[in-house]
Amino acid sequence: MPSATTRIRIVEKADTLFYEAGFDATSFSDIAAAVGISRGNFYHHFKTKDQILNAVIRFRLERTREMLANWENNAETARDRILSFIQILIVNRANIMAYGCPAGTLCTELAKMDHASQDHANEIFVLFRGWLTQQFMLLGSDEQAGQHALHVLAWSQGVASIATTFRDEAFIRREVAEITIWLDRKISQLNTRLTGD
Amino acid sequence: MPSATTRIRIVEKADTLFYEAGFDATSFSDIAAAVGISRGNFYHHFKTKDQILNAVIRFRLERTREMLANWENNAETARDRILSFIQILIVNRANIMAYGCPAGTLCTELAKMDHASQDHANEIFVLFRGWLTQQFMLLGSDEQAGQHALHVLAWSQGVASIATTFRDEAFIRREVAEITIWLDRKISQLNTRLTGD
DNA sequence: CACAAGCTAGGACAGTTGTCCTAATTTGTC
DNA sequence: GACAAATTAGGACAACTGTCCTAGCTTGTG
Repeated sequence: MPSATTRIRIVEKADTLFYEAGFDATSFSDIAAAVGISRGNFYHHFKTKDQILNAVIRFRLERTREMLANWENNAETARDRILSFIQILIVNRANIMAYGCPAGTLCTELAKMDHASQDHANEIFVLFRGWLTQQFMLLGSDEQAGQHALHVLAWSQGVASIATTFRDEAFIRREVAEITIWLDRKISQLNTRLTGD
Repeated sequence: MPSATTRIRIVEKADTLFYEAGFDATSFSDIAAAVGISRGNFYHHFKTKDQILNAVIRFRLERTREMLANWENNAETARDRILSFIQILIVNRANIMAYGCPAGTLCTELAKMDHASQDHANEIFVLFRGWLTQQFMLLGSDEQAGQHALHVLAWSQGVASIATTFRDEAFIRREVAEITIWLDRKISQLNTRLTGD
């Protein structure tokens, strides 16, 4: 089925271009050139540009779900799983310093456009948020788990944003180390609360 | 001099539109309609769209300098001055939840475009960074002052980003409270280090 | 009042955009 | 090998973009 292949290749290239150049700044011509097909051929796979956007978001959601599942399998403790999330900042540092966070920059752009797919794009953060909340609950946090999740999410977004502005790799590593310290302090607080009180 | 007035009105309206809709998404027509002048009239005041962008950035830099000067005059301690910076998140919460941080979102957009005015826009962050570094030095921090400045800058960016995604005002207030606690702990650490060691 | 300078409106311009149609080609199935 | 479906290329289309020109208008100064 070669058509499915073309469709997937369109989504993959659009995913990259939307990340590197932004959704609005990426044209059909750009995607067509990247995939190696003609502009007119698009209409057979996607009726509108928004349909491509939604396919890209669905693609990213699926990839995120797989990543979270991998962490569940490969990291023993909830602490290590949370750190797996934070380590993205270092693993993807080159792209982050050049283009920022893929999820954050897309959501920001769609918010400014007041685009219909805003909520769809936000689902990526909803996914991370829920998953992080779950990890903090496993660490013994209950009503504060959701707040800790948002805190970690915001911290990583802030590091990505400033890393893009100043292209400072050392800064990223320092902040990741600080988040690790913060996390371990939170864990020890939760442990003393559980055993001591 | 009515021309200077028109020029200023163009910059002011462009400033708002660039913030609310983004630089690339804002057209000459949009600005002309907002100012109430004809499209063709632009060429007399600005030869290119990039010239408007640079004028807007200069406008924002000037406004930021004034804001920092005001804090110098109105806040007694370095602690209060740093908190003045953080309080922007609450003061501008409505705009931040709708459009994000004006400086951060512009820098991110220009980075994706690989625009020539990237460094110019980044100067807003350079300004904040230098000013915050100065405040931390006044608090007794020396080699770590610059790192603390970047940390606060990143934290505020992260809060703005997540606040935009989830439109969560309570989250903003919680994080501002947490930054205050963090700052006061840093200050007491610096004081015990200075007197105790 | 006269004149020059500054300012303005309107439109021309080539290029690009997303969308959509049609005709030709490739593909899988009988 | 024949036929129908899926896939493709190429181009038409109106709308919009940033840029630029020109002719008329307003303004301040002599």
